[in-house]
Amino acid sequence: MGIDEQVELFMQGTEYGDPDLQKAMGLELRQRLTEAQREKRPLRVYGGFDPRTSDLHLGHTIPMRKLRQFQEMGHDVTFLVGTGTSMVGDPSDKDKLRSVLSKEETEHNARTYAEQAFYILDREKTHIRFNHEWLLDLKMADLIKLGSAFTLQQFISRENFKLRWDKGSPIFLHETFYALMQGYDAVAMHTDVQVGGSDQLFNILTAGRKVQEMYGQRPQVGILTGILPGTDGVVRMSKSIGNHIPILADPDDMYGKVMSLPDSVMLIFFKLVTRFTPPQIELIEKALADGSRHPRDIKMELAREIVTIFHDEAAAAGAESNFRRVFQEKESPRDIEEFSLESGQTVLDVILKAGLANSRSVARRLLEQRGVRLDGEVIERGDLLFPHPGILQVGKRRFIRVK
RNA sequence: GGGCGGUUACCCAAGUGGCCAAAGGGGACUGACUGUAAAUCAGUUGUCAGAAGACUUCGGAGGUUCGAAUCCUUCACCGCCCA
Repeated sequence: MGIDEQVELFMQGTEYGDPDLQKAMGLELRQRLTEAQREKRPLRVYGGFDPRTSDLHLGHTIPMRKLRQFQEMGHDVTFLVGTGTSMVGDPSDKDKLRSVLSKEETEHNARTYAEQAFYILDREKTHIRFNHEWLLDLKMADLIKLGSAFTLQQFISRENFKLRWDKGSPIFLHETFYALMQGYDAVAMHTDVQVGGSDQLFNILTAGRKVQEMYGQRPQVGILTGILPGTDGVVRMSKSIGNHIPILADPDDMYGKVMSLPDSVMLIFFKLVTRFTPPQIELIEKALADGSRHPRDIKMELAREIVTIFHDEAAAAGAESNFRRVFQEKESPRDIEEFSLESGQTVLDVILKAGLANSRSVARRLLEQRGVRLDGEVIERGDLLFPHPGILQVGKRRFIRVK
């Protein structure tokens, strides 16, 4: 792949909040790539990951996808686990102080995190490093040196600190270390390119570059990836909001969740989470714009791709045929959990016992709202004995085979 | 340490003695329409009961009252102001 195509690929889905900055980074990247090619050496690329959670969703995979693209192009990629930085906790995306994690939690998370990262990254080509290796051994003298590169004003004018400053909530001194530490990571690894979410703008571009310069290194190129919206299509994907798609979701669930995305965010998903190249995405974009392809079919292609990434093609095909069965042909899905009917059980009992509703009141409401079907026939009464074995459906997507 | 304000259901928020299982909004759920999209429309959203109704819930505990989310005491937490 030529340099221009590479630049286009690496810049796909990036978000700098400022077109000029984006252009500047694109140019710098181009220059680096050119030099690297001339010198026949790969670029040193890294992405840092905060091991605060071990339950990853699609949003976490965005920078990984970007790293994978660098790997594909033959560059040298390091997956950096923030074992040192997590002692502070990145204040970037929070409006309040983060709690400090215990060492055990951090280690456990780091392991499972890296394991899940290999759904995306090429295990053979990935270096894993832990930044406590160098960060926790820094001397006071180093800290003074690092600190002298920044002013307090720079920090308190940042949105997140400013908010807290204005509200009068505490900003602890050590929180300002975070950016310095991350900057020092770049120095420790002689980084050419750092990949991170667009919320890392300050850490990567302001702090990282400055610190590298201070240590006599050439400032890194920052690749800032866009933010992935959740299944509601509006708010950033997050487990606590509940609009996330876990990467460990089973194929049917993952496929279905992708299909429930609003059309308006399909292209963002193509750009940020799939393996599609910029020219391929352009074709899709065009087909969508001129109406030559049905948006639903494009979304199905997206869902198939995403399931393939985290499972495999067979699983994706299976999920797709199940999806067609259930939602297009209104049949019941192929693999349904079974429930053994016991004598004397009423419809209500079964719904409750099978876990299709949390309380009798809820079950009753579902009945009243005509949301309960047995073999496709609406059941109206819950107090009668369960009529006969068959497939019980509650709402649109909950099925159980009663026998 | 002093003064004031707050704590209501999944979330925000109204309610200041009975008409309060508690307005309104968001979210969620069900149905219609569809492409399990969006938009729209109708409905539901404490528990138990077929229904009438009963029971539990308004930060915790205790009290006043025929009757409390609402009044009093006390404890906890949060916010603002003063020192």
